[in-house]
Amino acid sequence: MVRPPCCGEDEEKVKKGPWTAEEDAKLVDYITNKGHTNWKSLPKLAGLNRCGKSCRLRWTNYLRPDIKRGKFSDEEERLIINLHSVLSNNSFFFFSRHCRWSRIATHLPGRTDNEIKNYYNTHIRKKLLQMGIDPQTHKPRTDHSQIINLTQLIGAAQQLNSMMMLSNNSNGLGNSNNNYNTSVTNGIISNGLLTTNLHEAAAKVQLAQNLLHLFNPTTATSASPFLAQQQLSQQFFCNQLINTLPALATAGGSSLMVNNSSNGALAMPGLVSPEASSSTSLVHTNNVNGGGEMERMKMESGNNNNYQQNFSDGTTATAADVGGEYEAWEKMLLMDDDFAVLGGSTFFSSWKDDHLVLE
DNA sequence: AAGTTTGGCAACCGCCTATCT
DNA sequence: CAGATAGGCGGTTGCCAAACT
Repeated sequence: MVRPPCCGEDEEKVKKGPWTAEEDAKLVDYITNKGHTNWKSLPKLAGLNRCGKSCRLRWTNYLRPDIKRGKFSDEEERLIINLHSVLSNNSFFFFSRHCRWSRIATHLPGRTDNEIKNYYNTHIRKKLLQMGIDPQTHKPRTDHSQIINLTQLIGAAQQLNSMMMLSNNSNGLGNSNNNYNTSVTNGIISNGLLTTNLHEAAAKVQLAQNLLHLFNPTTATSASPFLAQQQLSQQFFCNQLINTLPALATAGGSSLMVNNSSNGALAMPGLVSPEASSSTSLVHTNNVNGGGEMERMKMESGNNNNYQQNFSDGTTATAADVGGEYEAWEKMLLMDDDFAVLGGSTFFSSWKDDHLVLE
């Protein structure tokens, strides 16, 4: 014998649409006293002319007593952005078509996946677009036509200008794509800090375009077996970029870089030459508290197909295929509570109005 | 002041998967 | 083991209020 359908044959009679205060009270009263072991039978037992599914949604998204309502804090917002960049369907960590709002919600007590999803799609998405960041991929937008006004161009240039501070930290852009490296480096050195001077802004637009080109996945050189690694580094770098730029802009701050040890050069992730790399590690240094360099993680390629991650707690994770590789990275990110992706104390950026600032 | 557009969000829809019979 | 459902999830819709013309 199989279970009867949820509310199939009664669907015509079941009420839909907004819940009334009376219905809410009935649902809360019933669940408070009896719990909710079976959503299908619950509406009838609670005296509600609703589908069980509708009751469950109303409870989990609105009536649950532990729900936190009201405006999202800056910290919550930053966390959502970080988590979305790691857990979204466009992340290299996942191949699912889904974005996993529910997993993001597990990191924000009192917030529901539905609420976070709505907030991201209405507020955060807008802010990222204004900054020239693609809200889906979290990479700088490469569609120049979408950066439509000077304010946006300046914003993009400001961000990309900060990127150069990272490359300066890493002793230049490293090993490959030297044509781009030279022109971009010169541009940034001469541009210095952002001003609202229009002439300077125009130069920054050119700078922005150069860097956008650099970070356009379609122009990045790649060849197996390091393609996945390169893409992963690029993605990871861009994720971090959004949150680390303000910190990087201050002396003694943190930095995140990719070390291509085959030639001793430190390289920006998108520029790691697949041909030249035999061992590439992602190194996070933290000098905020005078603690000196601290290696947070290391990604090694022992051979062309097998990867190993060494975690800060001494454990390792290996993956024999690319999918497993991403899962291992996800594990690393989610386990490491100190790491900035999950709101650790290393980075201090937050949203103010429509831009990121130092705190 | 009235009509229109836009933004925010609760709720629904349909798909997926774990679980049950 | 196969078939079917309940519950869970993400994407989308549509209502309502605020903002704009």
